[in-house]
Amino acid sequence: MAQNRTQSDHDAVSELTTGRLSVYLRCLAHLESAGQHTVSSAELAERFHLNSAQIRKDLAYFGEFGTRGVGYNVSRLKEHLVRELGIDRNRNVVIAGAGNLGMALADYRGFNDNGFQIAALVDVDPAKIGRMSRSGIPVLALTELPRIVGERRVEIGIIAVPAGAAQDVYAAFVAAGVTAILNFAPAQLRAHEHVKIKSVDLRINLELLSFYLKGVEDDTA
Amino acid sequence: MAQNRTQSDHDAVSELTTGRLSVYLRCLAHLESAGQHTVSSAELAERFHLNSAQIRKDLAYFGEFGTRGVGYNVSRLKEHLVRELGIDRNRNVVIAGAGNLGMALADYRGFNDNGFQIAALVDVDPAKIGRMSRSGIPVLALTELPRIVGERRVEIGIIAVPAGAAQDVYAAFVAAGVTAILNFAPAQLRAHEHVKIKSVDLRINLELLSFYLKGVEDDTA
DNA sequence: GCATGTGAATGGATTCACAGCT
DNA sequence: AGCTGTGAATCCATTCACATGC
Repeated sequence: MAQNRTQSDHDAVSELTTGRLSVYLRCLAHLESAGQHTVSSAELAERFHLNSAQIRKDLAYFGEFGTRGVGYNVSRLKEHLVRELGIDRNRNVVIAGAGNLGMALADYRGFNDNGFQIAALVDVDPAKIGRMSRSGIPVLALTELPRIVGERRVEIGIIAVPAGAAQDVYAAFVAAGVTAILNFAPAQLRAHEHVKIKSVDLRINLELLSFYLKGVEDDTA
Repeated sequence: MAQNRTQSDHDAVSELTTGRLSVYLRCLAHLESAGQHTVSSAELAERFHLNSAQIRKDLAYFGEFGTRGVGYNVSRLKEHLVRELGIDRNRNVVIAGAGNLGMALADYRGFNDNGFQIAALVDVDPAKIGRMSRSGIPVLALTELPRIVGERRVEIGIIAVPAGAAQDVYAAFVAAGVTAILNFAPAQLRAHEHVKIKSVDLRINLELLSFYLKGVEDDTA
């Protein structure tokens, strides 16, 4: 049963699967607000160009939630995914780096909604400290990090500083007690055990598209 | 030989591989500026916590570039990857959506550097049209998209609008002749053939971290 | 009858292990 | 001797196909 699940069981669910769970969740929220009560794996599969068996497998990781011959109850499944993803309660976040990207992320809807809240930005630049983002999130000194993490029970850190500063900021987050980090710096961080790190490299995506374009050019040349 | 490579050969190189090529490239640029002339797959593997055979396989897709018993010539390999990724010439980019995220991306270093240049932002909000980003990139009316794409030979479009507007913006990009798109909207786009689309969902990454945190909580509960 | 849940089969990507070159 | 390049083996994710239950 789902009762005594262990860390390793949790690890057994791959990032690909959890990513899809997030996508399903968004779709379910949409369906719920559209008043649809029931949905089948085939219907979800069509929306996302996925295989229906994959969706059933993804959803079955955490127990049987569908009804054979009928499908899944939209609201029930949605609530279930919310709990399973751990966003049934609020998690506070701090962003390191109050540059263009950090400020934009601080005001980004998806980061201040349904389970997440940006508590503060931190930076080392005195010209930025004391200001606020457009939506009113304060920029504090990096030295305030331990305090804010403790007071606001911050669980997630976002690194939005230049590559050269990323490792130090990472260390500062870990020292302050943050155990999950989203890294936007194009740097390979030496990672600490027991600290989950997920890196997003924005430039790689552009290079991927360039590679595609080059392929088309070569073919038509 | 690499002479008559076809589209399908190109497709045969997976996104995972090209992503790693981008990472190697960054590392090589770093090594080159540090004055290192030669590097082995084992050395690269250690830096990225990868298997050295994988690195050799990745690099061997496009021909033999190493020297047995020695390793890879840093500058030569770097130049080679730059050409292979198609960033040996400039590619122009337009960002749709001059909100927080779009403006931040317009000024983002990695998007205005080494092969990429943001030509303009486009938006429908009259209050935004006519302004400029901090680094001076102009915000034009969405209706100007066909003109700017034609004049500036824009090849890549970035979607940084709310989910509800994403499909329309996508259509506008395609109609204007853009064939590669980077999508930041949390929406499943109905894709056109012959148009490459790569989606980045920022929120999914936070939910992934939340899932990890929940796993730790459950274990220690 | 119909859609879920799941073992078995398939398909891809990673890793191993070694032949081949310098 | 040392490191690349690569077939073979392994591992993991996806898909198939069907038994199971409403």
